[in-house]
Amino acid sequence: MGAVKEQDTRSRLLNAAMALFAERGFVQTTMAAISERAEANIAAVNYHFGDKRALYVEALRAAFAEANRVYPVISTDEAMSPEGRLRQHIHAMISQIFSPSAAGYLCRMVAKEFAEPTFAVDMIFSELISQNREQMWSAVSDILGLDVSEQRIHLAMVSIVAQFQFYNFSRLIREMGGAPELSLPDPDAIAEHIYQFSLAGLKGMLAVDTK
Amino acid sequence: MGAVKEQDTRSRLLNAAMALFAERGFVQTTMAAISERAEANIAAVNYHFGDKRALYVEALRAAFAEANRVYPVISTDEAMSPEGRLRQHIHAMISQIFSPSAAGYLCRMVAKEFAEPTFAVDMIFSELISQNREQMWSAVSDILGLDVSEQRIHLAMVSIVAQFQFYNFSRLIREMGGAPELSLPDPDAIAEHIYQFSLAGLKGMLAVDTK
DNA sequence: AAAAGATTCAAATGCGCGTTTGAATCGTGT
DNA sequence: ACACGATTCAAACGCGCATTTGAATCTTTT
Repeated sequence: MGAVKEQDTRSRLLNAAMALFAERGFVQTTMAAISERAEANIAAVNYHFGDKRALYVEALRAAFAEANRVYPVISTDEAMSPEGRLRQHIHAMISQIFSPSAAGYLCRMVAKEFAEPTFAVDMIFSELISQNREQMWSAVSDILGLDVSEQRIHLAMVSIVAQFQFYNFSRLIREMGGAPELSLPDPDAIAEHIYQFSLAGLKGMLAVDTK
Repeated sequence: MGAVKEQDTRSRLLNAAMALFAERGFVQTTMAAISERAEANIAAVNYHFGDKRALYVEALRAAFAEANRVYPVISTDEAMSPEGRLRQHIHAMISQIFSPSAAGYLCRMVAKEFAEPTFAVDMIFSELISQNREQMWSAVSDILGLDVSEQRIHLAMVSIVAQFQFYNFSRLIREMGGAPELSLPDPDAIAEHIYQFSLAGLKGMLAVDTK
């Protein structure tokens, strides 16, 4: 009997589901794999959660809670400069993305959703990561100032978000050595690079007249 | 009898497979859907290609050929400045990514492979997109100059590639209105923004002493 | 026109999946 | 000790999938 069995069946199922959904996505994860990892019977998921989809939604919520518990992206400091808030946001997201623990599960599930959206995609954007977007928008638009159109703020946001999300999207390729890459610096150094690169990019947008 | 039937069965299957693999990925695309779209019998794929995997490989190669025929990324102009080569590369990739025709199929298949790599991932990186990488590396390292370490060149490349690939990865979310976005500018304007943002980011890397 | 080969076709095969079922077992209050 | 609801379990069900089969139908060669 594995050391796993110190929680009740429902918790074990939820943990197993989080790990497997993060690793293989919704479609490719089988109920059999989940219940096996949780050392539970195949029918346990339906008994405790109803069906596979309901379990997936619960796993998403649990992964979101865990990620924001360990590496919170929501800044509480009102007085911080927009540059500081941007930097903090980038560091938190990179920490989540590179976390090997449960704090990284949400990012991996979201990456799967980008490639093959499921029924849960609306819930994810409206309920889970809309706050992130608002927070980032405020930092970027404060840096760019009032003279910049919303569309250009949006372009800038994409340019920044894209940089850390690329490390999220490319994790599987990286782990299998598909692209012959150099060894990466540690996550903090990556985050700091992204911050510096982005800040220079934003300043560059101000220098150009075409607003 | 549909207007599709002007090519032979093998070509019709290949076209249908490209479109469907690009739209739904390898696993979620069924042989039945392919043969139905090609107006062919369900057994035709096995007869003409052997099995589903072999068809997928052929579809990848055909999509690569089509993308590079319509929007070539491989620069032929030796005398062009590194900035010009970078700009041209970004514009070509954005054109491919936003192409609604067959020229955009490869990008979509690659996006799926990032999220859920198949058996074909090695072939894709070694055979198809390694040239892109080399070309981009040369442009970026020429801009950054000799004093910059390979690791920092790599970080810079990721920061640039990530920006246009994000539009690739986020296509499905965008098309379903999952994220409440403003309407995007046209592809050329997006590409130009990415180029300007990236150039400023690269210059910013040179200004900092921490090499 | 006949023979030989290439191609198409409807049906069947085998497998993996999510879900259901009904009995067995456990935990708890009386 | 008993009863009763909560939980676990092995087995089965129904469905969709990739692949195979063997006959039917075209196409080419002689």
